[in-house]
Amino acid sequence: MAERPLRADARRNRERVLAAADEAFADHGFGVPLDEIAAAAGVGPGTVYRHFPTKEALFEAVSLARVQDVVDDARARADAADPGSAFEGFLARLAEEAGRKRDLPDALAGAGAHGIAGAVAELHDALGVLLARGQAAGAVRGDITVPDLVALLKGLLHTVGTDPEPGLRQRVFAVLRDGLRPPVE
Amino acid sequence: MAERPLRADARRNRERVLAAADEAFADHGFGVPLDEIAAAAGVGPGTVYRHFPTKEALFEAVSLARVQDVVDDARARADAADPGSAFEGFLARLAEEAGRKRDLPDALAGAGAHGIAGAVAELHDALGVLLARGQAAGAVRGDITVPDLVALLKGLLHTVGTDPEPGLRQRVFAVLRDGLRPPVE
DNA sequence: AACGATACGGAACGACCGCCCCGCTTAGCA
DNA sequence: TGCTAAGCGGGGCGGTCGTTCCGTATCGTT
Repeated sequence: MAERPLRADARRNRERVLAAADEAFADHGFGVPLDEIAAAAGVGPGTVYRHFPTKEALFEAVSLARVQDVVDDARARADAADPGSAFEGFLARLAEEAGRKRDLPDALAGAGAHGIAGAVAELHDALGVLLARGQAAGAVRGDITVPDLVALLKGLLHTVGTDPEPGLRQRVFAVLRDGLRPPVE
Repeated sequence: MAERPLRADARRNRERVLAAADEAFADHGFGVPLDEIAAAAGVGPGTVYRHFPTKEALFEAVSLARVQDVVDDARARADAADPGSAFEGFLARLAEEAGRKRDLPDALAGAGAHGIAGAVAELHDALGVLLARGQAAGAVRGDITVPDLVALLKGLLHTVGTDPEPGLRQRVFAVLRDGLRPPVE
């Protein structure tokens, strides 16, 4: 399994494809035709398939970095002094990114199969500690599980990515944030 | 524009198609192939097109009733004694229906174009009074608009329709309900 | 019973899209 | 500078799905 180095042009094209895919997926979600990505990268569809066996593989390559970013952020906040604001800071960052990364919910949804599964599992773990610490500190309601949280995020990321109404994203995520706090009773 | 009455078999088939479409859309969302609906109705695709000019028109016919149901419910709760529980009762009912009507978010989303637009406008109106009364009574946070509410509902209906996890739907909607209450501050 | 209008079914068309193939180009090396 | 293998492009294949067309069956009426 000795990896021979890529030829210079191949390496360059691979990079271009990844960049074009990153932008196209972010703008339009998984639905973009692959030919469009190829055109944006200035290569033929055949070249895309030289580097990625399937459209999903390309999506995964992009999503992996995307999800990994979120995981890194979650981990970075994991041992903050105040678990409550760590958790809510994470939410706020996600809300902010929702506008630009329209494929994030798709990435989370495609977890069942293939290469991102690992990253999504990592995400679940990272979210798990963030959530558990928030709950232990009494800053997050106790009856929520990680799958619940992921479902909430998936759904809300999906809608706010669609709607251009000004301020809607902020308000929607404010509702989420407040709804995730312990109920007043 | 004199409407001549349909032939008996035509009328029967139209009914069957509508019933099959209702079930198919509810189960799988707008994505179901039209041929599948036709097969379920025991007719050929051509027959479907005799009654509905396009797949979207069929979807609209089904969605119209679906959305109208929600509108009726919202209106029925509009002049309840307690605006707060009227509002939350509406939410609860929607959460309950979310499992069975997988096409509801699609219906809400397709509002921009065509025949359901009117029904969706009615829904906005009905939601408007429900929301305004809840806010006036101090039972619902004041910084939320009808489009915000629709976005929240659309997103959450979408995810809870996908996930079979037990109890997830209830917890997700509990978060929504609590998040929509006025913040404690 | 027979006729004309109405409706039916499903084969077929065309658009779209993921994916493959193969003749040509180009990088890398001697 | 020439040779070889790596890489490229884009035409094309196959499958899916919405939609149309038309020969046939059926209804409703005379």
